[in-house]
Amino acid sequence: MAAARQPSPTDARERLLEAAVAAFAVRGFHGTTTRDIAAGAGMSPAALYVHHRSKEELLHLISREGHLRTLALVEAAVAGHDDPVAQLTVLVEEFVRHHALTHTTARVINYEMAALSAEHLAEIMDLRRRIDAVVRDVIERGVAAGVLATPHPAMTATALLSLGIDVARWYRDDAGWTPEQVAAHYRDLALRMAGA
Amino acid sequence: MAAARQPSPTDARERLLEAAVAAFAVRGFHGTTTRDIAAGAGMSPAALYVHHRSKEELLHLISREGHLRTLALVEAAVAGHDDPVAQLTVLVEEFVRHHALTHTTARVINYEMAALSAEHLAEIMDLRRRIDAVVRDVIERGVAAGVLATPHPAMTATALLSLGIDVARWYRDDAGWTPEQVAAHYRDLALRMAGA
DNA sequence: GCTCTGACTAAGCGCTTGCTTACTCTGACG
DNA sequence: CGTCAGAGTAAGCAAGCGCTTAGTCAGAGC
Repeated sequence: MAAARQPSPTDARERLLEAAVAAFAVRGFHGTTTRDIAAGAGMSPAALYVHHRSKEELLHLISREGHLRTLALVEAAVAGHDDPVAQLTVLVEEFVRHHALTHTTARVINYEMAALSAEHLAEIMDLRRRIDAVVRDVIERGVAAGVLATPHPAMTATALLSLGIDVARWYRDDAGWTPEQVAAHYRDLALRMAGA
Repeated sequence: MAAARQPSPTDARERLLEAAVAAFAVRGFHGTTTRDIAAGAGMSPAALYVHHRSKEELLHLISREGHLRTLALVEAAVAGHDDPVAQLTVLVEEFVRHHALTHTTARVINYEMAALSAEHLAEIMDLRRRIDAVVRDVIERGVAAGVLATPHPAMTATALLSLGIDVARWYRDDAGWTPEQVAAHYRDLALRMAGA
């Protein structure tokens, strides 16, 4: 009899997070009011503070969750193969599809970082460095093994990450390209860029 | 005797625009107060309204000026050569160098558009469409002439623009790479991506 | 029935916001 | 000298902000 679930505590907490993502993505952190978020979750302004400490905490939770998910994604791509070319292929395809599919969340994660507190920003920057390191490592191993060729592996890694992240900025659900189409094309572009 | 210029009216107007760019780039439009901008220009809060109608007008002026400059840049790159490969080479190199050099302004231009009024946003979106069209046209002519090869010219054009724009997000003056180095490497990446 | 807990809210507090008002001051012109 | 324009400001207004207070209410445990 698990039908018609009554609104549980975690449900309200999650609804507030979802409303915050939607609002932050459209108006940005500073352009969003706590009243916007509460209204988006169908609650009174004060309800936000029953489940969360502050508006900034919402951004921090969204940002941490999103970055951990991305780190897990790139690590899984590398763990699934031995060959750097195969690793790069899967990594870019998954990274790009993920940014197209979750472009609303990805927009908040990548473009609202400046609104985080100093400590929270430091934590997020550390996760980003770890994501960067995985990508740079794949390229460098590929070049060392002679299966990839680029005169500046670190800058090429930056360009590949940049290309994927920026999908979150321009991608629209109604623009005619599916996440799979973009991911497949970007995968081919990435292989050319890295000299596979 | 045109030395030691006294602060002219346009000087104050320009100083306010520069202070607005600096503040918007760091804290975003909604995170910046009119008091921040005035203080950055060394004036009282009310002085902003002697020279400008509103905070949004500052963003509009910054955005229009920046987009016109970028449009002129891509059009000049195309006008300077006949061959699509040469056009693309120059276009990407100049586009990327410009975004690295003026990354502070470019950040405001590309990431604060949502704060524009509906009419101003429409004007800016039109300029962006014209910039996009120039890049897409170069790729399509290159593919038609058989000097470029990519299975999806429009998406490749999007990727090239995306790569250049995103430089404004990650580029730092103190990060060890000069605008020229990034521009040269990205030019080579672009030629690979477009199948030159 | 009584009590306790925890989700939720109406009201509102103190502060900051974008912008305005009413004014001063400086320099140009006759 | 007197006047006038325009750059600039001190003070402040109305509205909106993040967040708190003091309370209601439904359900669980006894």
